[in-house]
Amino acid sequence: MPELPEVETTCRGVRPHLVGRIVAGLTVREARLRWPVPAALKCLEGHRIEAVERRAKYLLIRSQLGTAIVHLGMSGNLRVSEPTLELRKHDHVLLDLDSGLQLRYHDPRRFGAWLWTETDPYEHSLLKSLGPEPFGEDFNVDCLQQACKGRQRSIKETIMDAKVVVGVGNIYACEALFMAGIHPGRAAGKVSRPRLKRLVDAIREVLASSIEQGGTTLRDFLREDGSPGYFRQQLRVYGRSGEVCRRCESPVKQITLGQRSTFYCERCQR
DNA sequence: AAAACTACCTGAGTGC
DNA sequence: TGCACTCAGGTAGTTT
Repeated sequence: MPELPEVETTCRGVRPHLVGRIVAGLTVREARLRWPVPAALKCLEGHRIEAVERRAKYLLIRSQLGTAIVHLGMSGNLRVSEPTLELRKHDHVLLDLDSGLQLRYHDPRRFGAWLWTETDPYEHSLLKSLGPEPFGEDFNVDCLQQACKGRQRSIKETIMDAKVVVGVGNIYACEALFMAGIHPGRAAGKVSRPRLKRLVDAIREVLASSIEQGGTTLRDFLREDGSPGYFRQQLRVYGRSGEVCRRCESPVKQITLGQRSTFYCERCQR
């Protein structure tokens, strides 16, 4: 489910409920996530949440003692609810806040993660070798060209590589390549610099406008209050194989790249 | 070094 | 209705 816009939407949604609050209780109902949820996560209990931030698709819930590192995997979401509301089957982690509200982590496929660190989370092995944020100055045509230079692998797989740029998953990779007019299967090393520049701009534009719409809800993703994201109706190619391209009216094609479904317009994208 | 592939897991949808 | 099957938004880790 969640690519960067969904994680950012979640981050902005839960932050006002969390920052300044004391964690009154922490319950792990199912510890078998991508990695076993560490018992030390309990250390968050009794501490005040000082900040909630996003790095790549990770959420960082910071306290003075340490930081919970949260990943939503493929099917995870965070909701803020009244604790009296009935728990659902896949509500795996619960955070009781001194406001009386409860943060619930729901993740049917359990590809997500809850980890704990008492040192700088940016130095954690999962975070420290990540590439630049798409909205940061250090993601630009120079670094993208460097990552593409001499590479045979497709441009789509390249922009989905978190060492190149973080946060671009399958949906937005397809969308950004359509906006930039680049065929997803083209070898990264064979995309000209001006077109890479267009791609940098397209990645920023598609992510930003999805964040404005509250992300894309395909099946699982819901915001912290349970409402869906509305970007789905603006998808240009993703999930539209057989339907007509909104720009040129030729049919949208579907292929497989790196074992992922890939959608594109063969007329608009070269 | 880079590319290709595997593994983790549940649920929705499809075809018979 | 039920069964077997395919597919799904991520990504660390292993193999080629």
